[in-house]
Amino acid sequence: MIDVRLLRVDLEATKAALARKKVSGEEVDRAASLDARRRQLASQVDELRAQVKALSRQVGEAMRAGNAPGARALSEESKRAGAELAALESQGAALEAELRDALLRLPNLPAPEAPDGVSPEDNVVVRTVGYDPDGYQPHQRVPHWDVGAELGILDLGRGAKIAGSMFPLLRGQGATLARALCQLALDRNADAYTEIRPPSLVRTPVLEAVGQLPKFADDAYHIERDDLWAVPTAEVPLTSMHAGEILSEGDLPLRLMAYTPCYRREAGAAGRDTRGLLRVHEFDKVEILAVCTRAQAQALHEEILGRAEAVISELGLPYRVVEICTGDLGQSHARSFDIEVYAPGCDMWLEVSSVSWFSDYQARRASVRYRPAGGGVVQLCDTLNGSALAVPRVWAAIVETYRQADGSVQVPTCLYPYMRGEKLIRR
RNA sequence: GGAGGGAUGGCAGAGCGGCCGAAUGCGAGGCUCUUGAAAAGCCUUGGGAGUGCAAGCUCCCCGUGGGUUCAAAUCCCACUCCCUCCGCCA
Repeated sequence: MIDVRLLRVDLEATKAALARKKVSGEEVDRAASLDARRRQLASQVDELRAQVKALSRQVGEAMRAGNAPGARALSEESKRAGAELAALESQGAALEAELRDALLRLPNLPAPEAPDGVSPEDNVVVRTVGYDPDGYQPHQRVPHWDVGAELGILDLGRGAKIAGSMFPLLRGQGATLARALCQLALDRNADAYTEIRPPSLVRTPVLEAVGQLPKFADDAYHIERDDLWAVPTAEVPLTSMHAGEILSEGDLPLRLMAYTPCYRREAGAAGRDTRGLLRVHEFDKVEILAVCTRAQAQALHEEILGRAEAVISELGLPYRVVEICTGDLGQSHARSFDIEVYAPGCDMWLEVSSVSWFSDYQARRASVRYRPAGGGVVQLCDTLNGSALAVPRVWAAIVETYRQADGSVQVPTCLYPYMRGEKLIRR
């Protein structure tokens, strides 16, 4: 969430910044006025409480002095003040809750550098690497759902039988390929990132911390009986790993990575780009993440983007880097770059990674802070993350790109060790 | 799942319902002494909200949420987590 103080000190500027993300001025005003009312009430409550405390202290003193009637009188007075206090307090609590909810729903401020825009069409292609529109043979122009069915490595029908549509089932070398990709991504980042295997079911506050709740509850799977949520990405547990902690500046940046399954209901996306592996409810992903100071954030953003690109390059897939415009930026994002690989079979650019800087938006929600090395007040951390590798779409692009005239698929060299040395996927 | 025990500041660990945001020890920081270091001594050392130019003042936080009371770290209830034992089980 954003700093409430922005609503007091810099309301107009904040409105202007949020307007770039298509937030109405009224919504911001509403939060600002809730905040003003809350503070006004809080100072009344403080004052009353101070009075009750003072009276209580006097009751104790009177009793010790053996002045029972005096104590009784003071106690009566305090009781009256206490009743008044309770009433004000419950009003205050209600306001507080309302404000918190309003604040939780306000998105992060976009970075000034983020390009203006209202929809995905306004996103900016920063660079395109290795793409040659004329460099493809007809045998590469087969979509992965056909390639997968043909080779018996992707069985959408059986996946659907077990769990419903958009729950793919990989088989044989297809399953091995998926695992190989995770392995590769983990190994390529192990030089700097600590591998974590977090729980993939989490509590409500954990999902709230990343900005997923309360606004986007419909997109996540919820296990009612235990009140747990299935993570949509490893970002969720990793961001909350240090929730409520005060880290030492010397320990920053924290570099973490994790493989997890990811679960998404894709509630709003019915019917859009849902063929094959383009959009699925469950998939595997390796996420890399950093917790750092504001000063370190920019460099880490580039680092994570570079690492995500490196894995795609090593797989030999053409890709482009797209900077997300303000109107398309996610709730929690301040600035974000997508990596899209080119899939020749379906002739589409597929988003395979989103590398984002969250400024202190998530850290404030999760309360992840650090103590500056030179002393001084505790500061909020910044968080950043990106997919090192999201399996299904990369899997799709590989199967399409490396399909040969005879229908078999060549395994990219870097995956040999993870494919038990096999160089070819065939029937 | 059942039975017990526990949760207090960076850590360890006290805490009679009022004088407890909290003893004490360790750790950390500063200073004195010293050529330097060690030792010793002195001092400092949690987070948050509000208000104020500031000094300051007020309030909240002793796992979380409720309750009792004039007054709760202290009493009661619920929940969460940790530990021990039993059961079950990959």
